[in-house]
Amino acid sequence: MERYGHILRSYDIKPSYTRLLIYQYLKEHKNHPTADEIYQSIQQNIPTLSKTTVYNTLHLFIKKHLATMIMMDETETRYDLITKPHAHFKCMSCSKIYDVAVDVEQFSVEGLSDYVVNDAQLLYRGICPKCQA
Amino acid sequence: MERYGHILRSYDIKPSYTRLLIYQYLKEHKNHPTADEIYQSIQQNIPTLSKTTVYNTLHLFIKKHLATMIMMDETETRYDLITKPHAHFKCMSCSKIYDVAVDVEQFSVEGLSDYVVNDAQLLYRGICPKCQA
DNA sequence: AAACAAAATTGAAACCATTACAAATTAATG
DNA sequence: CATTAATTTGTAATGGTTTCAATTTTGTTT
Ligand SMILES: [Mn+2]
Ligand SMILES: [Mn+2]
Ligand SMILES: [Zn+2]
Ligand SMILES: [Zn+2]
Repeated sequence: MERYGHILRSYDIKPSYTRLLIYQYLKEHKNHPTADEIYQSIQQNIPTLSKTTVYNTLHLFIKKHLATMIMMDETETRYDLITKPHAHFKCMSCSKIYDVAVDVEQFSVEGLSDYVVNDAQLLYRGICPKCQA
Repeated sequence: MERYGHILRSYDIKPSYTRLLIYQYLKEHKNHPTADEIYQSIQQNIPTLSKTTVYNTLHLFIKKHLATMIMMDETETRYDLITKPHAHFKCMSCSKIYDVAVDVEQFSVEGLSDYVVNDAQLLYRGICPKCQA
C-alpha cells in the first residue's frame, strides 16, 4: 500500500489512503476494471467509501496521466494504468478484454507532428480463441 | 439518395428511405456525428422520425460492417462509416475529432494470430494545433 | 493546543444517452 | 384482398455517471 506513495507523489497526487487503495487495485488487477468493480472491492476495506470518490480519484489519475479510460462499448467505461504501450482486444462473444503486445515504434504516425498527443490507444474487436469452438 | 441503394444492398441491408437518409448523412458528414446529431438533421426530412429508429439503423449498419462506433469519452458515442482505415484524434480542449491518415493494417501486432479481428481502431487524445495558442 | 483554512470524502438527487418493448405502420407475398 | 413479415414509432425504464452541498479529514497559523 504505502509502497506506492512515492509513485503517486511523482505524478503530483497526494497519496491518501483511498487513492493508494485504488492505485493498488489498478496495479494488481490488470483486467481493466469498471468503476463499480473497483468500488465493490475497496468497499471491503473502507466501508464508508463513496462511489463518487472512486470516480473522483479515477478522473484525477487520468488528469495526471497516470491512468486512461478504455471504452469499447457504450455500457461500461474501463480503466487501465498507463504503463508501456499495448493494444486491447475485446471479444464480442465473451466480452473479455485482452492485452495485446505491440511494437511501440510503429506508433510514430506522420500527420500528428503539430498535435500534442497525451494518449494513444489501439483497439481491436472480434472473437477470441476460446470462443471459436 | 437512391444512388446509395446498391451500396446498402451490397451490405445485405434493405434500402428503406430512412436508412438511405441515415447512410447519406454519414457519407456526407464525415464529422463523426452522435446519434442525436443524425436525428436532429434527418428529422427535418422525416418529421415522424423516431430516435429509436436512428439507433436501430446504426446498430444494423454496425452489424453489417458498414459503420463503426467511436467512443472517446463516456458521454457520447460517435459513428463513422467504415472506409479506408484511418486513426482518430480527439482534442481534449475543443472536443473536435480529427481524422488522421494512418493505415491501421500496417500495425502488425504480434499475438493476434489466433484471434478473429473484425474491427481495428487507433485513437489519440491530446491538444489540437488550433488550441495551442 | 486551539482556531482557522484548504483539501478530500460522502450521500442523495439529477442527468441523460441508450435500451426495452409493445403497438402501429409499411412492405412483401401469394 | 388477405396474411405475414419487416420496419418504424413512442413511451417508459435502465443504469452508469455527474452534480453539488454537506461533512469529514488534513494542513497551517497563532
Ligand atoms: Mn491493458
Ligand atoms: Mn473518421
Ligand atoms: Zn471470447
Ligand atoms: Zn482543439
